[in-house]
Amino acid sequence: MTLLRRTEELILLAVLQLGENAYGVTIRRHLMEITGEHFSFASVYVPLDRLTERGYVTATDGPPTKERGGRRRRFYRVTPGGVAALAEMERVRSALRQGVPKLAFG
Amino acid sequence: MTLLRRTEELILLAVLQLGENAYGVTIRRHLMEITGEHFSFASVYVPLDRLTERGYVTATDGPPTKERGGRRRRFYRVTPGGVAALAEMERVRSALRQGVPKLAFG
DNA sequence: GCGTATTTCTTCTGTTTACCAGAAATAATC
DNA sequence: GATTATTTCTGGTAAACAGAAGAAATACGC
Repeated sequence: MTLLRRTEELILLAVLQLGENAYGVTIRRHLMEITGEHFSFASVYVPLDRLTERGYVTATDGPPTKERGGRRRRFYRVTPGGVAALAEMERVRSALRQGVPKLAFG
Repeated sequence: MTLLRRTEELILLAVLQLGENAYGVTIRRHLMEITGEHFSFASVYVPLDRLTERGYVTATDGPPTKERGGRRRRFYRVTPGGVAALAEMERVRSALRQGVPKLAFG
């Protein structure tokens, strides 16, 4: 199991937090709001495809919405494999903090 | 301040943990031991250069060691800027976990 | 109610940057 | 000169970035 990249990890976290409302546009907006940085469309959709291929998320197309312009949305959910990948990243960071005074991190 | 990439963050943490003994070879070995994954030389030295340019670490050449083959080592230390960058990553992840049941992370 | 404008969401194209693998170079001791 | 520890280099693959284009739905004018 190869380590998650930064963007992959942030996307997984965003999908968890957005719950029922996790699709490309909301994921991207959420990441921009929380990080304060710009994310291009490709920087979200491409990692989402990769996460889907690896089985870290599942993608299901929803029905068209009632709103104007309400095109289908592709909703994402984190799988147990995705959760495990997040946990592995936590384990690594935790191991790298062992014995380092907390002050050193800010 | 642009977000740290995965490798940059892991390297900063490794440098903190290694303390006085943080140079290319030990950083690389440490990361491989803790992650269980392979890191090429370039995957360590290139990010180290980048972190140096950005002022997240300082690099100082040590004296030759007494051992056979004891070439100079380039020692690294994390700067306050580097600590702040680590803290920013923590803030982002923490914000993305707000309201998500801990169980969901593994 | 037909055609067209508008809106939402996703996909695509081209470019830049990061990462990867390992050989080669460097600089020290024996 | 042989050997060893460390760093640098070379070439290739993959990820991230920026934003335009495309697709699929509703709304509006007449």
